[in-house]
Amino acid sequence: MQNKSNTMTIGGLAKAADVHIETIRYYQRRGLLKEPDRPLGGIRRYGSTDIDRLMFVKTAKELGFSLNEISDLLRLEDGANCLEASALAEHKLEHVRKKIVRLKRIEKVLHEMVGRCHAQQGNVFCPLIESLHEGITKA
Amino acid sequence: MQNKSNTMTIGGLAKAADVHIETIRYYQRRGLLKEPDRPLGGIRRYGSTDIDRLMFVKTAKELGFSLNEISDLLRLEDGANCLEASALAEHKLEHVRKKIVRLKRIEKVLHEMVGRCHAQQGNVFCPLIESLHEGITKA
DNA sequence: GTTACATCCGTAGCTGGATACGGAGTCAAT
DNA sequence: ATTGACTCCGTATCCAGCTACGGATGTAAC
Repeated sequence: MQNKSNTMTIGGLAKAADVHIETIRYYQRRGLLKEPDRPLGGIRRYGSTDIDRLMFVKTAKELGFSLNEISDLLRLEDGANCLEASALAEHKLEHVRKKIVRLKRIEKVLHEMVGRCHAQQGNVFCPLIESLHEGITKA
Repeated sequence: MQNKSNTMTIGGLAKAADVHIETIRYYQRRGLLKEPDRPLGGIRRYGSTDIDRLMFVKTAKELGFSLNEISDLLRLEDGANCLEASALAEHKLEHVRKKIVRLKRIEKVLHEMVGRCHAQQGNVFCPLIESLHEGITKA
């Protein structure tokens, strides 16, 4: 069931993904990462798929997903029921698209700000908030 | 200095932006929102620019920015020094662009998942994690 | 001018997410 | 077979970001 090249210990995994060891244990407790069974009271070994999964959690978190939402996303990845997964995926997809739209709006304004500041001196009115506000009311 | 049509009380502002009153007070304490001076020990009034600003905080938070980062963004908006602002804006811009790239990757995979689930029955391998992994290592 | 309700403000408490701690067990190298 | 570094696991603590509480004050309606 598992890649035979599970060679790392938890410390190596932590280093590979650049997270704290205790964070890995915490994610395991939350069910975000599954802990490989340990050979006769021995020490657990991890492989590259574990790095991927861990990195995914890390990244998604930075994108503003809660651990519960990430858990949802991971359940999709894990197969589960295809119909259920599809519904969930559509829901998350919408969620993600909204985020992209709003980020793009911020991007645009930041870009303009940089441009204007480079172009001229003195204080310029930088409508960061208004721009986002449009986004909110229209979306 | 302020729009004369500051007509709302804090409760109205809270309702308008759909946040908890205490959250507004908290943001004021953190310096994210400025509290209008209150007329001779009276009650503060808020206007539409306050709603905008508050909505901005709310939205940015959902996009994964910390309150400190949001504070940075708001200082940009507030004018400050143009050169300093420009540097900060460029930095944030890069940050935002990375987020967009990663979200788009998630979007793509979710989209594919939905499509595949609609197209066929049974469990399909849905490479959500791998796709994001590429993104991380290449970005 | 009293009732009903909101604001104000300081402080305490809560939740999610992560870290720290410490004693017992494991393992590899010498 | 002992040392040194690491793992395991349960529990405790920490931090950000709120949310609740409560008593004093303000205010609009009757």
